[in-house]
This record gives sequence, C-alpha cells and structure tokens, in this order.
Amino acid sequence: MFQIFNTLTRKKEVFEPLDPSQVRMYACGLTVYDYGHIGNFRTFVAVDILRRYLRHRGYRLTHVMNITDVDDKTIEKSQQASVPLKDFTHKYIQAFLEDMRALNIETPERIPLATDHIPDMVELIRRLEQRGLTYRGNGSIYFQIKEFPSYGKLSNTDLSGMKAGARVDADNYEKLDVRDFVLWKSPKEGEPFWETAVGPGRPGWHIECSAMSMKYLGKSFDLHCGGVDLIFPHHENEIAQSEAATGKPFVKYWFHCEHLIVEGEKMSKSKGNFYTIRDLLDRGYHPLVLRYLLASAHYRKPLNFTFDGLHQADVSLERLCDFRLRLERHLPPGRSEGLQELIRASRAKFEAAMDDDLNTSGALGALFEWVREMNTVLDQGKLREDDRREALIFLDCVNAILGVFPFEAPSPDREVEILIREREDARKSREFARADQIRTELEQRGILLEDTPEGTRWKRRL
RNA sequence: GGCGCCGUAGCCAAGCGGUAAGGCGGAGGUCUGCAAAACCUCUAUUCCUCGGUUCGAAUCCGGGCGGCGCCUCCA
Repeated sequence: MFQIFNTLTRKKEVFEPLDPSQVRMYACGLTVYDYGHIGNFRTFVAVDILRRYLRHRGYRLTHVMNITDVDDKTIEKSQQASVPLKDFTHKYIQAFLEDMRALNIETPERIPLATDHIPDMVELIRRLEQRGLTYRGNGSIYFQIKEFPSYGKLSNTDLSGMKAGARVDADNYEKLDVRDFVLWKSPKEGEPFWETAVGPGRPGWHIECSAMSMKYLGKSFDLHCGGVDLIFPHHENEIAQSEAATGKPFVKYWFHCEHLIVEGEKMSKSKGNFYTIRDLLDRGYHPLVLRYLLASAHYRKPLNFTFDGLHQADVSLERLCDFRLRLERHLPPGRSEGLQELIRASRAKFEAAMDDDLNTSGALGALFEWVREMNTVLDQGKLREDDRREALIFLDCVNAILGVFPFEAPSPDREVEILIREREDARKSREFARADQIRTELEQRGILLEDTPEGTRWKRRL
C-alpha cells in the first residue's frame, strides 16, 4: 500500500488514483533562462523516483512536465544576449534535456512549452472572465482572489489580513488588491507579445500550468509536483484559477520536494555556491553520483549539498556497483538454502520503505544490509546460479526505481585486456615490480584492477 | 510580523510510543606477493536544551536555543 504525503491535507495518505488504470501527474519544469542547477534537479529526481515507483507499483502513467519559455526572466535575459526569445530558450531547453539524460531522469510523456499553448491559456482566461472573476487594468487581466473563498488552502495562508484595496504598482502592473495575481500581461515596449481574443500581450506565469495540465490531463487529475517554493503563490494560484474555471477539484495529491542548500546556505550566484550539472561533470564527477546523493535523503527534508557529501555518495555507490560486478561470474547450478528467503525478505523491506512516502534512505538501508549478507555468501562460495539470477533481478528492480546504477558492463577494451594479460604473466613469474607498474599505469587512466581467485577483474572509475 | 521545515555518532542519514537501521570515515583483524574488493570486531547508555504526559519518549505536548526556507521571481 503506497502512502504519499499530501501538502493539501498535510498528511500521509494512501495513494488511490482517480482512474484506477491510469495515474495522471503534472510537474512544474524549468524556466529556461539558464542552465538548471542542482537544486532544480533535486526536485526533478524526486519526481522521477515517484514516477518510477508508481510504475513499479503497476500503474500506467501519463506524466506532463511544462517548460516555461516566456516570462520576465527569459525575456530579460534574451534581450541582454540580443538573441530572439525562441532561439535563446531553445539553447537552454536542449541543455535541460541533456542534463535530464545525464541524471537518468525518464522523459515525461509530454513536455509542453508555454509558447505553444497561448490559445489554451487565452481560452482559460476567457472562461474566467465570463464567470466574472477577473478585471482589467491597463490592458492586463487579473484574477480576483476575493471571488475564490478557499484561497490559501494549500499553503495554509490566511491572506485576509492583507490590506485590500491598496493600490499596488509592482512591476508597473495595476492590481486592485495585493493578493490578486496577473493572468495576462499587456505588452511592453520591445517585448514579445501575442495578438489574442483577450487582447495583445503575454501570459502571466501561473496560467500556463493550469492550461497545459488540464489540456493533457483533464480538469481533475492525481498528482501535481514541484519544489516547496512553488506552494505559494504559484500552486495556490493554479488551484484558484483552475477550480474557479471548472468548478471541479483540480488536483488530488500535491507533492512538494524540499530545498537543497549548499554548505548550509541558500544557493545563489552571488555567494559563489551555485552549481549546475555541467559544473559537477567538469569537476570529474559521474552524474549518477549526484543522483545517488539526491536520492539518499528523504525528499521532504532539506538536503545540505557539500563536496564531502558528494564524495561519500561516490564511495557508497561504488560499493553497490562492486557488488553487482561480483555477480558477473559463472556459478554452479541450483540454489543455496535460505537465499531465496533472504532476497525475498530484503525486497519486502525495500518496498515497505518506498511505500512509506518514498523513504529512499530506509530503502537504501535495506539494500546495503542485503549486499553485506550477499557478500558474505559470496565469500563463502555458497552462491549458486539460481541465486545469482534472483539477486540480479532484485538489483534490476532497485535500479528501475532509483535509477542510480551506472551498470553498463565495461565495454571491452583490447589494449586494457592486453596489459592485464601481460601483468598476469609478470605475476606468474613473480616480477611484481613490473606487475605493479602496469597496475599503476592503468590506474592513472581510470582503470582499477582487482585480483580474484577467478582472475583479474577490472572496472572504470566512476 | 505571518506560514513552514529541520536539529540523531567525526560526517551523511533512517526512525512515526516499546528500548538507536544503513552508508562514509577511523581503529584492529582475516584474505592477498603487495594492493583492491570483501568479510569480522570495535567506533551514540543516547537522539540541541529544559520541563510535561506515559509503565515506557529520539518519537507526543509546552517553553527555550540554533540552522534553513517561503510570504516579490525562484525547484
């Protein structure tokens, strides 16, 4: 029984999709004015593990993730770069997709762009206008919060104390009430705009997620995901405009990932603690080491990113990979007493942890415990072919959920094989200096050797 | 000021009322030509702090202290 924490109710709830045969989930993606940073990817990895686990649980799933390719920031940065908005965002969309691949994040079924859905947003705004929930000012259109009494239910915010009627002139747009938010922004000099049925302009930020999620998933759907910073006002506003337009509950479960901080502080460019995926790759880290680190803490707890932590993740992941590597061997047929039981029990522990609101730390604990027991069995030479196959199935299952193992078998390398054979010969004739020299040479090339009773094994450093 | 998250060994991190998982690091040992990997033993009488509830609290309640976040764009 899979339980998930729902921000809306502030409780863990048994997950039951609206349509038992199909889970429909939406996740807020990236605003593409720059490369995504490791904090962004913490959320995307958490959402990825969620979707993988739902599939493991047997659900078919439609997962939509938007990309915001028009907003204040994208416009500002593209103008600074003197590049047309579309070309500017294209570059970062491509980079984002590359980073997703590097982190082994599964591609959502749909990745809609805001600029491809202007008509859908306009349609939604018109519906809100027809219902008398909006007003205009200087060509912009605002959502009137006082028309939506349950406003604040997601973020547990009581906005009634804020001064209504105060004229706020933030960002040169006119609101009647500070709590109101903009649905449609009138065109400004030199900015991109669209000619539409609600007039010329461009969409406010919140409307795109409502329009695109409902277009692809229906008026009510199961899961809406994002970082905690989106709870207010973004998701609150989405609820208001969506439910006000349809009269139906918008989302059943709200899933929010806590923030990642760096060395105890909020990541920011000015502090110099701002890292993209590319930064870490440039420093020589395997992307899945980052994924492992992100997966090793529970998604609802703040994660303090440090390079020491990244190193610990590296070593831990390597332990799992080494175990997997030990399983690549020929074994006598049959099975050993009790091993099937051990595997089944460990698998049950792993799943119980994941069932409990994706407790990845607990799940990894179960996995490591099992690995130690299996290593002992291997040391004792008690593992047999059927056990080995079962163990590999379990590991594949773990990997289908966590997606952290860089398990591709090392691609054969003729040159390496020759050097290893040369070293074998040297060792046989007890020329250890020569043997060690070859080992050092290979190590400098990132090839690590291990001598086992069955011969020398090698692997690439992560 | 309002709302929220967090504080468990040197570090990371589970734990959700029944007597401290797991990983990294460290010490010692087994194995090895030496390594590596692996395994074994040890490494928190105690969970920021002070009170309370309870037969029993890291876990529940209240007061402190400390860190982080949101309330404006933010995953």
